[in-house]
Amino acid sequence: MANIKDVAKMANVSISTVSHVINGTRFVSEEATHKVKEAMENLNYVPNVAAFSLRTKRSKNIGVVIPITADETSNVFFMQVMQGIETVLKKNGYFLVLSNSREDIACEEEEIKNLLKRQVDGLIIASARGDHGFVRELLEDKEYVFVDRVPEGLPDVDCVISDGEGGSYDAVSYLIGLGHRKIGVLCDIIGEYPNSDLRYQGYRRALEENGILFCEQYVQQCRSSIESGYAGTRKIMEETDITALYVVSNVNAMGALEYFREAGIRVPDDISLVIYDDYSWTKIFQPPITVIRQEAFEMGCKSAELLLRRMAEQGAADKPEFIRMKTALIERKSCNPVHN
Amino acid sequence: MANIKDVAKMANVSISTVSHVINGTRFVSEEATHKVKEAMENLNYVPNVAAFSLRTKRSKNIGVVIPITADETSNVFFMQVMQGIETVLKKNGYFLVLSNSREDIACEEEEIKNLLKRQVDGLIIASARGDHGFVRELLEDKEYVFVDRVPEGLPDVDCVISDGEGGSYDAVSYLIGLGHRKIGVLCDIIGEYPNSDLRYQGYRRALEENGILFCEQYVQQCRSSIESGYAGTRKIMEETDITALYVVSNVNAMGALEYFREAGIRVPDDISLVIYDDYSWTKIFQPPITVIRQEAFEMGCKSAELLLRRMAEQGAADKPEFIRMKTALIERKSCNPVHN
DNA sequence: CTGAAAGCGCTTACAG
DNA sequence: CTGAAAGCGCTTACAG
Repeated sequence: MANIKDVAKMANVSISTVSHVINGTRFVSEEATHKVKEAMENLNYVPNVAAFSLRTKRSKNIGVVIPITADETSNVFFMQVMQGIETVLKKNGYFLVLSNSREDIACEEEEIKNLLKRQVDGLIIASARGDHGFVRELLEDKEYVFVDRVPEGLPDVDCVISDGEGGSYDAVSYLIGLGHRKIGVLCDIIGEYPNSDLRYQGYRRALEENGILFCEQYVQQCRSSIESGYAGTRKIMEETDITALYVVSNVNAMGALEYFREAGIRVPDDISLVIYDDYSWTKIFQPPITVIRQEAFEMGCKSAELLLRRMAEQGAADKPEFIRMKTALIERKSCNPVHN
Repeated sequence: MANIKDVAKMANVSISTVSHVINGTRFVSEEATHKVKEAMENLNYVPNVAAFSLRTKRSKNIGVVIPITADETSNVFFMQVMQGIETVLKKNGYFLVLSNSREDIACEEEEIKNLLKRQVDGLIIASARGDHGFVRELLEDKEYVFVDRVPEGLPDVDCVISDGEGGSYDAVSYLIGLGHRKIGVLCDIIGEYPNSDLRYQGYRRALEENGILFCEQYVQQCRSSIESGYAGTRKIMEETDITALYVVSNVNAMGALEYFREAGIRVPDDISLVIYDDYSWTKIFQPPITVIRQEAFEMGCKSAELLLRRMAEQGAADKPEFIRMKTALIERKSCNPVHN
């Protein structure tokens, strides 16, 4: 492998000159530039990143921490986010170093420390549940942005998230527009998952703004699993007379559908259904399901762009940025109008 | 940030000694070891990876190239593979640097070159379609293993794949066991995707070993999309009298189901169905669908383990290894017996 | 417009 | 059992 010295020798210039033509860091005569470029070409020269990194303290690596478990459903989402991240990093000459917190806050801290050892130039974090107080100190002279999830206990940081509140508001408003008044909601345990909470709040706001009385029994809190989605749906169906159900998570929605099938409840004839998140199965389901779609790929792009911008600013940073991305209601065939 | 010199000073030893206690590369007296460890602790010392890498030419980074497009379905699969890879890399102190070829061979070559610049210590590649002749030279003194897909035009390399042929054989044998004799198959264009071809071959072998005549009209080749799965299924249903359908890919299966719904064809009453790949939607579909499951996470683990082993061997490598992982038939409710 | 040289933080023969 | 020193391949003041 040729190094910068070999190039300098072949081009008959100093290594400074070679370095400067590579990095464009000072003027080099056209002639010298040409000779250097030719030499690099001939020698198939590739700059040594380790040396660069040792000298400059920059690694051109960005650490990405995602919180995925074996649960396949969320995987698709984060894969799309990462695709977005990778796309813009590549475009800017950065690499993506991947870590997984497994949805465990202690593990997340560990991973961040490891990434720091690797001297990543910045971090993009989809945070696990739990207090993120440790982050401020740990990353005090590092740029980082959070994606998809606002970290708990860490106000005023850069975030790129979906507008889950607004999306839910849209979903429930849509149902209301169809004439529904008794609308159930399936969400996670309230107070445990910020994203689920946001979506729940959107539900509340839609009711409120439309002058519909909130009814405690219409909300079922269930953990993220097919089974608990099933149980929650069963409960709400047996104990109330809702005409529509809004499910805040894909996994729970699968449980809801399983219950409907077993109980012989037909969508949309017996109940209307809207789901948050547009996975491809919702499209081919019988009936195709009306969903709120979030732009996962775009979120990834935006978070990487924001991070790169922060890194360029070099501490001259202004206020933390909070990017809330619009969601879209994809109308399919899981909702019927209701005549009151 | 403290460096090795600071540690040496505080511990009253030479930097050689510090280095050797860090790496365990030569005997150091208990006393010195203790002092060094204490100093490292006090100074919160973290070895500089760039310096390590510059000196040793090893980066502790493993490049991973996956071939994903916007098509969400395959994303889940590769995410699981990566989870497996990341898990074993982490356990061994390595990091995962992620690249995406976007299913484009030229892009894949580009990505490999970039990863090489980063001086990754090894590569795990899920190859895109196309001739991989370039790999041998490009990676001549690098360890690499292929995962999920056997690279075209590159014999005798380490591979970890699912036994798609065997899985398909199981699927079709299962249908035959149920009494089916007229079994259709939906696969990709034959000759284009090795994995699809393998699955097609399993179909052929199952027929053959059971003395069932192969029938040209029972196979539909369609590109990977819901639409073409739809079209292929329509064709096969309109032109033949099959009683069972085996679909080799998840996306096409979605198209098949869409057609069945629209045409009013009931699964399993009118037709039995088996799908290759177990995504969670197949479980909650009406009816739940019988599938062939492949162990994506495990494949990731195995490929990383193999790579690490190769790297440890240091060229003393024996024959390339070809790991073919068992698949499993998950019986659900999409197949009925047929009485001949 | 360009070069010589210091130094980033390590590992590793070499020497004792 | 341990240390002094070279050197990995760069960037970047400094000097001219």
